[in-house]
Amino acid sequence: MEEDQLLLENQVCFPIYSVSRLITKAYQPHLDKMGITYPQYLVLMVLWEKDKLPVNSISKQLMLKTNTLSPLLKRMEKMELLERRRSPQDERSVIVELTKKGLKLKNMAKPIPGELVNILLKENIQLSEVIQLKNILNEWIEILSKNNKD
Amino acid sequence: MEEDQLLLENQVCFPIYSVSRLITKAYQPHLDKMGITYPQYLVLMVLWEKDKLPVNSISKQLMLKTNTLSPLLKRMEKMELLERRRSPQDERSVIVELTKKGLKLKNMAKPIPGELVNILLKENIQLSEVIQLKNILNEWIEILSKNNKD
DNA sequence: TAAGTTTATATCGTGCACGACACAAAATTA
DNA sequence: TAATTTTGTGTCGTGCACGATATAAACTTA
Repeated sequence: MEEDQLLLENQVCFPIYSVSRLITKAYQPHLDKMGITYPQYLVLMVLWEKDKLPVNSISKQLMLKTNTLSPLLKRMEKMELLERRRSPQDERSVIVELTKKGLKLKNMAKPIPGELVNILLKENIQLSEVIQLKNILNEWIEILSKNNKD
Repeated sequence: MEEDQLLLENQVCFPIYSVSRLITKAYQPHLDKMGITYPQYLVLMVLWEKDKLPVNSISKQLMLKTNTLSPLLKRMEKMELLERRRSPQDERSVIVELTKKGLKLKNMAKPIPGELVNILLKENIQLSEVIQLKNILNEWIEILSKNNKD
C-alpha cells in the first residue's frame, strides 16, 4: 500500500511537474517570436497590469525570491525591455519600469493565451475543466504556501 | 476580453508553474534527509520499480531528454546511488543499475508520498480531488505531448 | 544619538532543463 | 560490402530556481 505510492504512475506531483514543462514548451514558439523566455513573459504580464513596481512586489506576485529575479531583471534590462532605478523615497528599493519596447510586446502577446486554450478545446477539453483545474491549483497554492512561510 | 487573458490571475499556466515549485519545496526536507534532489528522486522511483534500464527508457518515462539526464545520472553515480555501464548487446546503449545504497533509500522514501497527502487532507482537501487533479493532468500530458512530437 | 534589528536587493555556487550540435555504433539501403 | 541514415548518448552554452550569504539603507530601541 505504501509501496504503491512510490510508483511514478500513482503520484500527483510528477504530472504537475511534467505539465508545467510541457506548457512552457507549448508557449515557446510564440515567445521565441518576441525573443523572451517564459519567466520573462511572467514578469512582463505583471508589469503590463501595473507598471513601475519595486522588485519586492514582482517577487511576491510571481512567488520568486530576489536572488532569482535580480539576474532575470538584469537580463531584461540588457534587452531593453525595462529599466531599473533606485527609489528616491527608499534607497533600498529598486523600481522596475517598462520601456517602450517592453510595452509594445503586449500587443504581440495578446493572442497567446487564447492559442493555448485552443489546443485544449480542439481535443475536446471543456472550458469548465480548465476553470476547475485553476480553482484546485489556487487552493493548493494557498495551502502549500502556508506550509512554507517566507 | 483578450486583454483579460493577459492578467496573471486569469491564467492556468501560472498556477501550474507555481504549484510545481511549491511541491518540490514541500518534498525538500524529506529529500534533504536522503541527500538527493527532486529530479534525482524521480530517477530513483523509476529504477525502484524496474532496475537495469537504459538511459533511453528513463528518458521516456520522465519525459526528460538525455542532455538533461546524462549529467544528472553522472552526479548520481558519483554519489554512489547507481552505476552506468555500456550494454554488451548494443554498445550505444548505457544501462543504469542501482547500487545497494540506491536500493536502500527506497525504505527511507516510503513515507514521503503519504506525508504530502497528509498536508492536503489536514486542510480538508478531499482525496477525490487529488485523484481528479491527477486525471485532468494526465489528460493534458497526452494532448500536450502529441502537440510536441519528439 | 548610538547600537541593534529589520528590510530590500544582490552575489555566489549548485543543479536542473533544454536547444544546438557532436559522435560512434547499429541498422538500412544501394 | 560500401555508403547512408538512424539511434543512443553525450558535451556545451544559456537561463532559470534556490539556499547561503553579503551589504547598505531604514527603522527600532535603549
